[in-house]
Amino acid sequence: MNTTPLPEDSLQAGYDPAVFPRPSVTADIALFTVRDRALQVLLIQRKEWPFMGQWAVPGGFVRPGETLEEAARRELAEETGVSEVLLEQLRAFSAPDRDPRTWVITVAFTALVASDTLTLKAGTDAAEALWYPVNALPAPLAFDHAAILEYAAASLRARLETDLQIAAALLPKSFTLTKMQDVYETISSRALDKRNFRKWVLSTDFLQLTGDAQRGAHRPALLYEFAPKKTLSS
Amino acid sequence: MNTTPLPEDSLQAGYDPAVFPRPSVTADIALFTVRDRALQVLLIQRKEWPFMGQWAVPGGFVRPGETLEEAARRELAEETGVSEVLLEQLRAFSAPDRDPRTWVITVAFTALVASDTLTLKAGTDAAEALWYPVNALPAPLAFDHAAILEYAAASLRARLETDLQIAAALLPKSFTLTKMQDVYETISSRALDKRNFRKWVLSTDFLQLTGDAQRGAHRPALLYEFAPKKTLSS
DNA sequence: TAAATAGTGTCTATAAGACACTATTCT
DNA sequence: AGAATAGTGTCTTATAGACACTATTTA
Repeated sequence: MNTTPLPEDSLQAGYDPAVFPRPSVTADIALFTVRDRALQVLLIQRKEWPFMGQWAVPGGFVRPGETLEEAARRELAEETGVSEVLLEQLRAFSAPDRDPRTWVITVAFTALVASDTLTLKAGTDAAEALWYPVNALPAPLAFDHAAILEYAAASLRARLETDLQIAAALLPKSFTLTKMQDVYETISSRALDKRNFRKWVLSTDFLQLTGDAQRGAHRPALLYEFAPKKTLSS
Repeated sequence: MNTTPLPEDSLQAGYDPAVFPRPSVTADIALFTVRDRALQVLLIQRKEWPFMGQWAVPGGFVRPGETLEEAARRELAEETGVSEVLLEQLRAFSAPDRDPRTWVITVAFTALVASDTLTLKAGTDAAEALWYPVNALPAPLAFDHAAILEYAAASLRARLETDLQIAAALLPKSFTLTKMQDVYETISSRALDKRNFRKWVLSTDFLQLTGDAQRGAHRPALLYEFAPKKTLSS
């Protein structure tokens, strides 16, 4: 790609991309999970300048030939070993001085995983990767990552009420309704009525019984899973 | 800015932005208005390669020292003469081959104006600027602008129901409730009941009477305006 | 049998939707 | 007086929220 020759008449100010300084572009990922009844986010400790030793969100430079989404997935896998996440664009952050190295625009992504489906591994450019509750982040964070996380968390909370996909991504394949209610209570920071919650969630028709149950020192809880998405042709 | 010298120890693969090829970055704007009972979008006819003669959304390259938002506002003013718009980031489009010239990532914006507050002017890189109904766009559009507009229109429709700001941005400073209902009916493509609409909109407490009325060959209509935003400190 | 968690129904209040006529101004 | 648009209220239905006890399993 990018091999199309530029015709003569495109080489004029205002149109030829070659005459414009180009920013570096990164994809940064706010990876959330719900653990220990807290909304937590994955941070890696930088081992390079700038912000060496400080905590940052995983991310890295976009490479030629890949989309931003592909870059985000690749960086997440490289730096944390996490894959199979729900990944969605959040927005770009473009303050010209947000990176002391050079002009770097970042496109931030929100990623969601179930806390029990992950295997963390420290990658080449992360001394460590750790989960932090969003309400107890280390300070200061590298770059403008505090602002990115604040925006990401607010966006996640706003979408929780309306978008079942979020709970689906934060829960393992099969789960109890109590666990699901936990996710909602944790992210929205308020207690929900058990009967009303179950009434609502079962009325959506997005859940189905797996047939299994989870056992403990008490009455077993029925396990549910999200039903496969309905096809458009009824 | 961007003058910070790179320390020696930052010059290694994986961290030095200088070793990464950089994409060009543009800001493209889907500028909507409601005219003639249709949701319309502003297109400019390209007079340069690539896609010469085809219609495109206004936009252009981000310059060093400015944010994407600033670039979007500047391009919109330069190419169309439109300012004082509600401008919000939509998302980035980054397919590596979306621009035949070179690697160009674009960050798309949604902008909204009231149809009677605008003065169009053709800028240097637009042969013409015209409004087109989103349901009757010229085809083909330049680049991936058809996809951008489809995404932008869907996003606008989805947010209409919940976000009064959208109607506020699409209406002039003072307006009749009939005009406001027009905006809602046009964007959602369905008829609304007049009494229920007025009951709802007045119950939100976002509107206030201006004291004026709009006259015609019939009973005058009371003019409303959006109340200034409430302060946080009651 | 005690401890622990799962699971269940009704009543009330609020919001949303269906529905049709009178009011005012101008020509 | 007729044309044109503005403005108004009630009833019904659906949705959301408050509220407490019984059921099942394990140790």
